[in-house]
Amino acid sequence: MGKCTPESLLEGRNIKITRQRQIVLGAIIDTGKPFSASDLHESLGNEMDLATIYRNLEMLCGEGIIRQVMNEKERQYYELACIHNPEHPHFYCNICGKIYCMKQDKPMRLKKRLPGDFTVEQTVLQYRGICPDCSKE
Amino acid sequence: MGKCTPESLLEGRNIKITRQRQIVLGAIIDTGKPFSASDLHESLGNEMDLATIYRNLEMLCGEGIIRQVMNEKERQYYELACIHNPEHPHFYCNICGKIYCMKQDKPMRLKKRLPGDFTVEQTVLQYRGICPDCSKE
DNA sequence: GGTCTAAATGCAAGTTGTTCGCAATTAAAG
DNA sequence: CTTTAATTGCGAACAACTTGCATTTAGACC
Ligand SMILES: [Mn+2]
Ligand SMILES: [Mn+2]
Ligand SMILES: [Zn+2]
Ligand SMILES: [Zn+2]
Repeated sequence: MGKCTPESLLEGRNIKITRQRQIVLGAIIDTGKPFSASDLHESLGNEMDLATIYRNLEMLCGEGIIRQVMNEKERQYYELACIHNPEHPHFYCNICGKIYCMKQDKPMRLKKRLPGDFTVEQTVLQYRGICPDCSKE
Repeated sequence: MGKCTPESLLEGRNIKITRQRQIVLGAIIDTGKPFSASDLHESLGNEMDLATIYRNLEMLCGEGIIRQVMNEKERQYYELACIHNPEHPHFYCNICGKIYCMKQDKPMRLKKRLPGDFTVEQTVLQYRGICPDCSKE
């Protein structure tokens, strides 16, 4: 919620500040949009090991610094947790696959939430939680 | 929208009615719930080739007989198109991973859409369509 | 600054869900 | 009954991750 530098996001957490963590977090902060592991990998010139990127993404999720963005099949997307509230809608482009964060979670006209020129073709709504079968342990 | 037998779903479509298609469609009709390729494979005793199942699922999607159900990572789920309207919410159990179809797409209290004993922990909303970058070809 | 150690990294190999190439089989048209 | 294009089964290939392990390194302690 604070300044958003790699160091500020990691401080006070008992996590080693390695060179690759600074680079990965720097890239995440720079993009500002939902990203995948391979987006990161490419944006860093394909130099860092993918396993290192995956391990750091997992760690950052565990710390609540980033969160997973729901995406049908394909690859997993993530977003920086401090820039949006936990449950907001996303716009997914059926052509280029880019994912856009949308404002507002409360009932409101779609047009007001999406700047013009977005054409909505499908809406996906999914609730996640615990089903009756699993409630009775 | 009609009776829902393997033959009725395939008729008038210029598609060969093979033994495995009848078996696959039969199983899909029987389950009535969202299913994955491996759900089908197992429910058929692991006898049919998985590639055949995948190829038929792809064909059935193309024909609009089944449709993909959004699911975060893991495997792809599908549902029979004729039993629900195209855009309805789903409930995903965080423990067993089962996916439940929910009634209603219109604003309405969650409690009325989910029979009791479902605990909602997260809500995912995703719009899919064409973004501004892709609108200008 | 130098030493030490647990944690992190890079590399290679493994896993999982899905797709593809190809020869053998089969639905269904004639 | 023929014929043939579509479909199937099988194995190999793929893509996105994940894991094991030897090497490196951050940073705690001197
Ligand atoms: Mn977002
Ligand atoms: Mn459904
Ligand atoms: Zn686009
Ligand atoms: Zn459950």
